[in-house]
Amino acid sequence: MSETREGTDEGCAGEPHQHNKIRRVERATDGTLEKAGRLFKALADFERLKLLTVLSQGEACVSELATREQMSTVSQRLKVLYNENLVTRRRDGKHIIYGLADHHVYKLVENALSHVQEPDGS
Amino acid sequence: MSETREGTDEGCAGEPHQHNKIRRVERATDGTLEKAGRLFKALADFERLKLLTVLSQGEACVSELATREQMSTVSQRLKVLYNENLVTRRRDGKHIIYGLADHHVYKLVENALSHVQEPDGS
DNA sequence: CTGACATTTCAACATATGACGAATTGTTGT
DNA sequence: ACAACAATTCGTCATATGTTGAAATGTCAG
Repeated sequence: MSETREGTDEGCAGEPHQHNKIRRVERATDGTLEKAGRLFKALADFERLKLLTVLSQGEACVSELATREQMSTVSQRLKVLYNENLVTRRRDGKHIIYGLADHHVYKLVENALSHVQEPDGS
Repeated sequence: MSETREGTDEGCAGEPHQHNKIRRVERATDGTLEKAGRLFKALADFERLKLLTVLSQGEACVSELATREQMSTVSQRLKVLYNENLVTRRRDGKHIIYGLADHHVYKLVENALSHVQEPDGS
């Protein structure tokens, strides 16, 4: 043992190296990370993702989505998205019309689609 | 009944309106959406998200992360991230050193954090 | 090869999540 | 107020996911 370190798991990388290509995420609080986790959880479903891509082409009401996408649980799925501020909601007569909330949502989905479409990454 | 429609759920919005502010997501195949769903699922966890933010500041090995973040299940969490190509892995002696995979990952996390930090959206 | 350490895998369990049909709320037209 | 339709909520169930400790794999030093 030429170098006696006190712990058993300190012989790794020591000070972490700095990437030169990847900027670091600004120090996020635990609360923020938890919210982000819930956001990703709302996005982590094929059907909900499909609803978002449909809504990115224009607003639609619940029954219209149910008919067009052959989906029986549209209301519950939209509720999940609404709770995370991913979609907006407004009433029009008997119908409730949903739409994408903002650009963040669009960007988020777009980024994810880019990532999975590039097999190797950049 | 002035207008007899054949269906019962066609009286909604008819042709969906076009947003002028939000570009539409390019027609994604079901397979792509499913992959994106798995990607979001891997991101949908506070601890995994935390590991990503830590890795965005530089590479680190498993035991280092376990010690610094007081996390006992680092290996399994990193495996989930690795399976979705969110992190890279390389061996260095006894240690295995992980790092962020690419810019997409950084952008994805950054976008999510922006979204949850703005209460009202754009 | 043997011992010590780093990491991963495995199996069992608790918990969270999604799906479905029935009941409920809200809106319009008469 | 009543009937008809749109959407949400509720209760139950099956399935998926995360957690834990122990066993297994891989690597280095002597």
